[in-house]
Amino acid sequence: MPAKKLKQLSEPNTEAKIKAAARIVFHKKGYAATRTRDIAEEAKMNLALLNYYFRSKEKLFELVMMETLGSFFMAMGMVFNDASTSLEKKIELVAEKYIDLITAEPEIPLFIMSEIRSEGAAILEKLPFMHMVMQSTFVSQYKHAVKAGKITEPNPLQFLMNMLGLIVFPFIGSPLIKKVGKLSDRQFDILMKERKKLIPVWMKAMLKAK
Amino acid sequence: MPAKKLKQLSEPNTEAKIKAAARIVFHKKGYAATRTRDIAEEAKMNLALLNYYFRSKEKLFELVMMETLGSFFMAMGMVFNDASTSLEKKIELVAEKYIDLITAEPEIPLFIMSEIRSEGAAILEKLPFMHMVMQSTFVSQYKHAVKAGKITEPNPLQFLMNMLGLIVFPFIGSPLIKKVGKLSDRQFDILMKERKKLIPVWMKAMLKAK
DNA sequence: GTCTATAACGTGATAGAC
DNA sequence: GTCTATCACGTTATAGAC
Repeated sequence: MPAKKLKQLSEPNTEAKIKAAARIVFHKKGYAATRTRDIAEEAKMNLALLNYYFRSKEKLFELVMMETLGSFFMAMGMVFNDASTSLEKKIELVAEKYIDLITAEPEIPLFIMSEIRSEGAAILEKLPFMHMVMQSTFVSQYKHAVKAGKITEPNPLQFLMNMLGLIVFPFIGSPLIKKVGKLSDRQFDILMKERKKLIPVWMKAMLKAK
Repeated sequence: MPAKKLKQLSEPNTEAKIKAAARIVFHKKGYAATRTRDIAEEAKMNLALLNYYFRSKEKLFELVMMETLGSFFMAMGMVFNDASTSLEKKIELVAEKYIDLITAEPEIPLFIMSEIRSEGAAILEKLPFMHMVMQSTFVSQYKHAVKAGKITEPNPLQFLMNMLGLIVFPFIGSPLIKKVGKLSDRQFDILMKERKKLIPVWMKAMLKAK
């Protein structure tokens, strides 16, 4: 039924509209600060429909949370486990991919970190990616390079923190950065775009630092 | 009256106890998720005393928020505006000072970022430090080094984001890092301690990267 | 200053008409 | 499926006794 499919694309059904609205509001305000009324308003829907489709605020939140976590870490998992790319290429790919991803939805990193703090790290158990990072081809490539003397810092965790810090922190601290640098949203995005090329350069310099 | 002062030091008065408890709970859970009952319980005080001393949850929060922001950014302001230290020395001092500061109260960075998101960046207006970063001796030293060809990246904001990312992000993402690396709290702290020496090395390598 | 009791309000959720 | 009206509950804040 192509007619029905077309209709879904142009006019999402009620359930999808509410979920999309919930995603926006939860990402922006976090679980505790969002009111179910905020979500209904954002979706331009009646409040009762939220419970009709999703039973409760909590159930709706868990759904959004899992989708957000899944898409966010899946992207990294794909890059990290690709045996056909070099370590240096992986750095480029992660920087490029994540800065694009987060620029599209800048609230995601702070949302994830805040909610993990509130709910406890137990949610992370459900993500297959978490358990396999240290067994990824990325880490074995890293260790190999350490043995070959191409990298000074032996601990891949330090490397991981550095890369994520360089990529993710500017978004988490964006209000601060914008204020200090007197940047418009657009100017900020330009800086981030520049970082897509700069971060790999910086990371490679760090690898050989001593 | 040394007797009275001694008593204050060993047994803080009710007001101070409540404020200290509020600091702990607000830092851990954020404004929206903390209940005034949580604070009273943490302080082992009657709930009504909170309103007696601080009028409202919001007033108490603003007090905590301002103290936290003030102490956090003041430390950076001191280092950044010291004309007697070199750029490289400033990097060392900031890394050392902030990793110690945040290790003592690891919730602070995420607390600050989360609450700025909720309340809007307007709070930052009240902080003198925010307005003068770009006029600090740190930035003029940076620009000077760029002109002298010692630094490849001309924008001090990129440098600032990098330094803060390397220092602050691991704490914001600590549940993630601990999970991925299967680290205990103690092991995590050791990694952070290592970073006090490593970050200046990495930053210096980045400065010359191209 | 500190307590108990309670008021006033906001929020999540549901019943029941349409 | 969608709406209005309303309930049930938790939370902030205060009144008033001690």
